[in-house]
Amino acid sequence: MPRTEEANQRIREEQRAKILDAASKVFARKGRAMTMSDVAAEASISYGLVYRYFISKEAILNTLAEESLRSSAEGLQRFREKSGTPGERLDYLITRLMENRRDHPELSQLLYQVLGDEAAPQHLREQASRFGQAFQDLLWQMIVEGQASGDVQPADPDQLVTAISAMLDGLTRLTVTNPERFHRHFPDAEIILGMLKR
Amino acid sequence: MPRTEEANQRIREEQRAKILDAASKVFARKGRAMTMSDVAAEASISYGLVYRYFISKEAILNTLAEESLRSSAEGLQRFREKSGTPGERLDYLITRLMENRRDHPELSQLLYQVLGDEAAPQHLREQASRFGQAFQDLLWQMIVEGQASGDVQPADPDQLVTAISAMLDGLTRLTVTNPERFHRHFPDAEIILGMLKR
Amino acid sequence: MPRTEEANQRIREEQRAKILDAASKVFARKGRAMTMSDVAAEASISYGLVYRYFISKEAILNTLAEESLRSSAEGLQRFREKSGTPGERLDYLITRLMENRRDHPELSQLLYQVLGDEAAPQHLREQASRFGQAFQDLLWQMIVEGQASGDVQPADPDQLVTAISAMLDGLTRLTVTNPERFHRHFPDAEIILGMLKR
Amino acid sequence: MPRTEEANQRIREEQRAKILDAASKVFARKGRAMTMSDVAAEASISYGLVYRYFISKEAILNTLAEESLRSSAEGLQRFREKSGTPGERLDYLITRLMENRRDHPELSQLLYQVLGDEAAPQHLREQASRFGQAFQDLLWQMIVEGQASGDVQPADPDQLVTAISAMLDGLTRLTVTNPERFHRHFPDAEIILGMLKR
DNA sequence: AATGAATGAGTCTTCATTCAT
DNA sequence: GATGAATGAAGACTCATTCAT
Repeated sequence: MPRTEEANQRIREEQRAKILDAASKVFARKGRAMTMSDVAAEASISYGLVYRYFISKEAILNTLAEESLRSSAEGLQRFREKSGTPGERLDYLITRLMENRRDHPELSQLLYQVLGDEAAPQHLREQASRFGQAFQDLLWQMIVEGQASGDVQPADPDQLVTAISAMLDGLTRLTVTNPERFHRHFPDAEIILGMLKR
Repeated sequence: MPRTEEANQRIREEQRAKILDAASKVFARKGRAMTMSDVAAEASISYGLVYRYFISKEAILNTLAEESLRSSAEGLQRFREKSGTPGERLDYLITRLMENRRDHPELSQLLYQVLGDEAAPQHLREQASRFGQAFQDLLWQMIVEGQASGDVQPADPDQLVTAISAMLDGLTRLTVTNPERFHRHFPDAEIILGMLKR
Repeated sequence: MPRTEEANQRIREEQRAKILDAASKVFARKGRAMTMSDVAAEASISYGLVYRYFISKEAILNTLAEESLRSSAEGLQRFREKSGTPGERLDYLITRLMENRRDHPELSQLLYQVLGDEAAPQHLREQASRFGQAFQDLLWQMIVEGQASGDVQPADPDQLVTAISAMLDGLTRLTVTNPERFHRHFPDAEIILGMLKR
Repeated sequence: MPRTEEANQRIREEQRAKILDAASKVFARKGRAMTMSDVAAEASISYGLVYRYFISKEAILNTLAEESLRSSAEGLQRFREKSGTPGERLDYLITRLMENRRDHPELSQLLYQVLGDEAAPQHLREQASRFGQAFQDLLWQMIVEGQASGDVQPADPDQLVTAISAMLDGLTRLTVTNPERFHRHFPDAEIILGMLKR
């Protein structure tokens, strides 16, 4: 007797998730040197099966990157809906981002890698570029408002944006480079905010 | 009639430098996906010639990484010999590092990549790890001294070290990810120092 | 539905054997100039598949050499267990060796080639050297005993050993050089024995 | 002032001989794995100079093979002119060949290698084949005459020819495989003749 | 849906050969 | 005549992808 349609459906979803999960782990470890064998082994499924769920290696990485982008974009959206003084809102933004980095470093990492790769698909690069721009615009706006209200020190807002973006990026990479330090001495949001506040 | 020995010597040095230069450019662009063809093309020489100067692709990357490490270690050494108050010395250290990152981003980048790669040669990873430790120890010491003298805010020194290291790393990556922003809005040392100072 | 485990097992064994067989044929023809393409073509399989069964070209040659060595060593062992007068035992030894050379010339040939190669793996060279020594020791002992019993002519036993070893080697090479003569005029054991007997 | 014509001529001849000598040595050591660098280094001349004297690597090997063939053919010719009983002439032939093998093993070796190589130039293979045939014909004739006169044992002459040819070949290979034994226990012509005589 | 054997294009590396000096 | 830098074709090996079962 064949499986019911729903059972099949459920299996498909579980397998798909398992593959994505495995891929993000392997990728965090090996970067672009990740092979499809690695993924299959990590997901404890057969070699060829991966191709029933994803058309190519690129497709897996793209899916992960998209997921990362989507969740980041959602975060940004949620933030836009938040209210408060510039100082409070910056607090909230930085805190959330730091948490995010701490809890899902692979996805952020993957995003950086895919984008740092000339061969990444155009639509991803554009999407990421748009998201990065949106994030930096928002941050910029917060900072300018904060400077107006006196919450933020009067330095060049563009440079402040660069510095904070760079730090977030750098913290992500620490996962791979030095997980020990990453976990034991992860900086409080207060410290990043110290750069902004007067 | 054969070339003079000096002529050959000069050619060899020029070509070697040309290859290293080409490799660091390509590597910054493509990371581990760099091929020997890429290098040869970038250096405008033939495929096989690269192998008269470097025994393997690994050898090129190692040479670049070693160069980067050596110059960083020298910088650290020069710094140790500087005198001044903790605040002045931190100023100097951060300023130098920022300049370094701005002027030779590929080398720093390469170093990060090589180290993020499980397959990198052991001696390099160890050397780099030692250097990273030395840098962080030095920074930590500066911060603690600065806190004693009141120049630095009284946050957890380890976290401050993490934050600053991460930012330097992040700024390096910006070269590749977003050279536009990197050059137009590179943060003044003042901004990074804002995170430390009270 | 996947193949059964046994089916896979069988396929793997057959393919492996097919590759070894192909390799020994190609090697006999081309020596070290054998390419992996040659092997794949001779085995009627794709280029890459060879590497699912053997890690490298060296691995194939080593496997063949080991096989050859093992079967030779077994032959020697079987001989040791034989009884009879020195004359009878020499008869048996030479006859067996000649048959062996006639029936599996590629393997013997391969062994000689691998050993004549400076780059052959150490363990093989040692094993082969040990085997060669064992064979020559045995032959030497037979000859000395035969001389004592009057079955063998009273020449220098070491030289007799050299002569017989050389002839066996030479007959092996004839397979390649001149298979026609090899098959039509292969010498009876009597003829080799004529060199020993008085 | 330019060199005289004769001086140039002499230099050319010396260099050419030096290269051939070097090549035969390297080839004996490395077989087909011999590189042009090896040859140049062994001859203590520059890399490119080899090509002023020989158009290609093949050309060097062919020259050596031809030389070997020519000197062997000459030996055969000298032998044809010798007179004596069948037994005496066989004695002479075998003795000469053994001496030849002992004194110039590289050339014989090279010949075997070149011929055992499918890719060897046609004219060489034919020439060698013709020479081999001539040698075997001569040997065959000696043996048949010797059998008529009672000097040689009444075995199949073709098989006797095979056995003797194989041994000469095998002795040549011993140079490479086991030079120690080759020099210490090289068989006297008497021993080979023992195979023929009754 | 699942398995793993099979394929072949792409990359590193070597080396015979050419060429500028 | 001599040198060694430069070229590129050929071969080993890897791995994404396909396919028979």
